Amino acid sequence: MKTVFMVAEKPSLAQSIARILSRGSMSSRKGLNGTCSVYEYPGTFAGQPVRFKMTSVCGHVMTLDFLGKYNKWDKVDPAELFSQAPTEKKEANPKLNMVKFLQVEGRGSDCIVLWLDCDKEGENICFEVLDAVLPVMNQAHGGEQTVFRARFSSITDTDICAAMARLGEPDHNEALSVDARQELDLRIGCAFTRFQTKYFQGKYGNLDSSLISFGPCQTPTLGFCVERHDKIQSFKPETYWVLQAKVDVDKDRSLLLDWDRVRVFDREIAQMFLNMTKLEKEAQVEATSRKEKAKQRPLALNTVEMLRVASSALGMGPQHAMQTAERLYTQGYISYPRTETTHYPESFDLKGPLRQQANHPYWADTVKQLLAAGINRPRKGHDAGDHPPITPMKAATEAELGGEAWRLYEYITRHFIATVSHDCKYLQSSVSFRVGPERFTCTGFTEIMPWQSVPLEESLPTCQKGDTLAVAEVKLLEKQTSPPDYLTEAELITLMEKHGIGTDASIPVHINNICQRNYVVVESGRRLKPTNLGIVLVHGYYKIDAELVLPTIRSAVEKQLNLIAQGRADFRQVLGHTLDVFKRKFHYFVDSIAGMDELMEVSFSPLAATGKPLSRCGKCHRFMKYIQAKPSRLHCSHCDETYTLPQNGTIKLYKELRCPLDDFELVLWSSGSRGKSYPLCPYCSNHPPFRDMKKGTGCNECTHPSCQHSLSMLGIGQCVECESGVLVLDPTSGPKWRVACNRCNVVAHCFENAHRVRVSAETCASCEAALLDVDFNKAKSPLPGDGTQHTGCVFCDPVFQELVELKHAASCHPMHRGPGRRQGRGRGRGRRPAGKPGPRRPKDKMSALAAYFV
DNA sequence: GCAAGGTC
Repeated sequence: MKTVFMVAEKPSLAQSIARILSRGSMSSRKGLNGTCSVYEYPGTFAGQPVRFKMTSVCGHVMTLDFLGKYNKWDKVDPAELFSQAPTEKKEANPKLNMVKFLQVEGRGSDCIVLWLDCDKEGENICFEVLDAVLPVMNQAHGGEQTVFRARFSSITDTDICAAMARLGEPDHNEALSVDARQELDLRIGCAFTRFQTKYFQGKYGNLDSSLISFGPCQTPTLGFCVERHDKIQSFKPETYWVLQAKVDVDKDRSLLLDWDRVRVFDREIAQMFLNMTKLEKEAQVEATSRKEKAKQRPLALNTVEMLRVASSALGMGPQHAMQTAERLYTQGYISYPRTETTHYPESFDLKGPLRQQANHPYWADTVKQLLAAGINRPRKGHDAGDHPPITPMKAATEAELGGEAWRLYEYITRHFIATVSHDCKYLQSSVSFRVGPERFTCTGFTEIMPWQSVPLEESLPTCQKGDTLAVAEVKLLEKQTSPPDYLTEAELITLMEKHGIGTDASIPVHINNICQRNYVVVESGRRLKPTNLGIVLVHGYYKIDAELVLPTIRSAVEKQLNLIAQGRADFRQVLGHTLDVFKRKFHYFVDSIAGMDELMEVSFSPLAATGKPLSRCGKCHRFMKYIQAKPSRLHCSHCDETYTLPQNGTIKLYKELRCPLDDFELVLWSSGSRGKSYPLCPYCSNHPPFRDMKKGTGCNECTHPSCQHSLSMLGIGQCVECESGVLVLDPTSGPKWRVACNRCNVVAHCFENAHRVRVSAETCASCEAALLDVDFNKAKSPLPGDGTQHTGCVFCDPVFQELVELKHAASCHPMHRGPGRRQGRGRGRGRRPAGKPGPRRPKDKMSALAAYFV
């Protein structure tokens, strides 16, 4: 029997589609990556009985990147990234092993049906899947079609079955347009980001951002925030005047009237109006009106609207809201949360989800009433053909979801109930008055359907045309126009959506990016206030090449890409041309960078003027300055050299000890008082002295054979948790001595009351770990009798075993696993796990010295 | 250490 292999874009869709096509009778099992499932069922295809095998990928299978050596920032001129630097497709998520998975499942199938989302990205993923699967499929005989594309506009029985009935072919042009987009974004984004980052970080010491990134989406996003900032800055308040009349309704109630002219900006004219009215004793009712108005029920909920409300009403950032929504989805509380669609398909069962809510403590009454009286069909919205609007799928309580998730769920559910409710109708009544020659109005609302709420104002007096009310007071109010406030996240989302910047799934990422890069900060009310850095960057782009920050940068490129998708332009030509344009922009930007520098200088200090003297340079023996702002580093202004330091920790001078290789004073990096710490040579860390040392490492990874701070001298044995790490004695941790892994986060506490701990040259006979030589305090020695000195293996010695506490690794260490599992991995000092040969470690002193002089 | 786009 032939096999038809089918692939969807995500696990949830594979399941839904398989369930629909097999009418619920399919077998299911997990795939080898543990994330994607495989569904199998018998059926007919092209008139033949076949076996269907449905599974999915997880979004893109591949991602575009530069070849390895072009990822070395100091070795490649960013200008080369526009054309010379070759790119390659890498697996997007190596952990998922997607190519292997597709090949295992697709091997030997006769046909493939591609059920990827029906947008350009989906079309591109079609070809990623084909690249993996075609080579392992059975060869077609006689040139029959074996590759099919299913096109569906919603995940409903009718639509999926219709798509299956009229399969087409994947669209190569659409896929190519995405290839072009990927390459443009990569080359342009990385070139500008690397140049800016290196240039400004090499000049200023207090930018406080570890990366000065640029991107066709994130930069215009920042642009919107700075544009609003500029409006606020250039705002000049204007004085205006308002005439306010107060009339008496009865003896203890009066009413404020709104002036029909609203306000005037000329003081004398305002005064004139006051003069004309202030002596009037009566206000005549000129007209009354009552109009029925309606506040429409909301459109069904899509992602961006959910993010807007989450930010503005719930105070939840888009990134966080999205994560929360995803959790609600995977737990079955809501439908798929990434959708552009605001329209329910005709066949969508609205009553089912509503019935789920019929006993909810908060809204049971409303829901029951709706179910009894009949629901109102939701308004006609936009159908993007992706997923139905976000809908609550089962009832939940606050206790079961917990704070944040509950608030989002509550909103989604209330929104859903509203979409199938009736519009909110109310009466607007207004009374127009005349005071002298001037007209005033008073407006109020009356509810018609009390269960729906519109803020009600004080009820109006009942009066009719010709009535008069006594004027209590007419006065002039002097007011000032006020500047706009900073952009709210919700407003920013709207702007991005309007200009086509980002997608429903990526909008939160771009906003998060500009926060993380310290271009904007989130203020109260979730308003985004640009930082000095953000402002200077945007102003700099404006000065040099405004197109770099204008929102049109994205849409202009996308227009070109659409030509590829439509088959009206050649992929190579569009790519080449657009890259050429941006390459020119890049060179112009580099040549004009002085223009941005002028702005930078106003807000930021040069490297040489930043930081505090900390440790001495090994070359000139002058003090280098420690720059704490991100990225933290040491700068020697005499040699004009910068040495980057490990981030996310504190740096102190290490007893003025020096590195024997370069004479630089060592510093001590520490992650916190009870955490990890290790000494580090600023020079070695940036220019590793040995072949097997990586950049950015400390003395705990240094293979110097005799330096007292090195791995060779302080290493004890292989890490109990990670593959490649070695446990190293922390020489500064006394009196609460610790050993820590030089790769992962394992920290083991030992010997609370020892005044000296040394790593012995001898090793343990049974596990090869280095022995520790410990001098305990006389008064608090845990040793039997009066003994204060003991040498032994931390893993095997019965005395030490009692004293060593292996933090978050206790159950992993062979010692604690019980018998029979100790073979295979020696724990000797610096020993590598079998099958994973690292750089070979020197065995004896002579070979160690040989390594030393490479 | 970069981009933006999928999705987990």
